[in-house]
Amino acid sequence: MPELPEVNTFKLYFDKTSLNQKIGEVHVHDDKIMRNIDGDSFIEKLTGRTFVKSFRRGKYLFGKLDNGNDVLFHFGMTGDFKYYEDEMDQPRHERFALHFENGYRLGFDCPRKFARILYLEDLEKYISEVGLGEDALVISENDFLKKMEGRKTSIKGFLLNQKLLAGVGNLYADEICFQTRIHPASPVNALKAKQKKAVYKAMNNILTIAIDRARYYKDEKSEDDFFQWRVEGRKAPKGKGVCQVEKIAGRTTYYFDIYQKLYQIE
DNA sequence: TGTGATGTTGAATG
DNA sequence: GCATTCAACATCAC
Repeated sequence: MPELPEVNTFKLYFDKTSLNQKIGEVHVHDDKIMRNIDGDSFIEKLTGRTFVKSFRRGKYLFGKLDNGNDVLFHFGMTGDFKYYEDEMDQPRHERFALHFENGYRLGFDCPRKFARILYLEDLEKYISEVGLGEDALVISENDFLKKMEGRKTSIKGFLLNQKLLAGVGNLYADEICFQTRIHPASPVNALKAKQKKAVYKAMNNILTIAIDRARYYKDEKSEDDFFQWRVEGRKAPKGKGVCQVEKIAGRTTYYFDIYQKLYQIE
């Protein structure tokens, strides 16, 4: 589920439920998603510990332990937290659960196992090793424009590249292109300064609003929600074009032809 | 039954 | 070396 706004919601949930609570037991049902540690070591490392704070960058959520180490939660496509007391509430695809001493548990649910959990002794080192870009809501306009310089890749590919910019995923990238009326396949270096700035502004605006709503995949949908226009064949605003579906930057992409202009290198 | 899904990565390609 | 693309990962729902 998660792109930046959703991971932000996970962070709020994690902070509210799981900070400053001693972990009495750790149960690992499947350690496939643990990338640099096996299930037994994970249990050993976390038992008796307490999370003291958390930090989000892009789609990555880091939980800081009272020994100074961090646990990285990356949710992949289907990762989710569930905090519960009754065993009956255990999610179907829970991969591990932290049992706090207050009787509640934080379960990590993940059907597709694309999530990844890492135990980190040096968070900064990890971030620099993977080359994770600046958070999409933290990066300045200047730095954003600098990242764009000379880039031939599509605007969609640019927005999705977590090394350049962390947090934008497939749906929000489409939404940003839609709102700026830029065809997602437009090469970045074909955009003029005005469009580049518009992309930055739309990105900030959309992510901020999404964080406020924090509910796109749960609650009932309404007309002004994002992504509702992503329906093949739907007519564009003002009748200028039709919604197309195409693979761009390796991901299924929706856009309105005509309405969203394809910029090209002259 | 086949296909694709909110993500990342490592191999392959140019 | 760099930029970019693509298959692979695992499971479920339509």
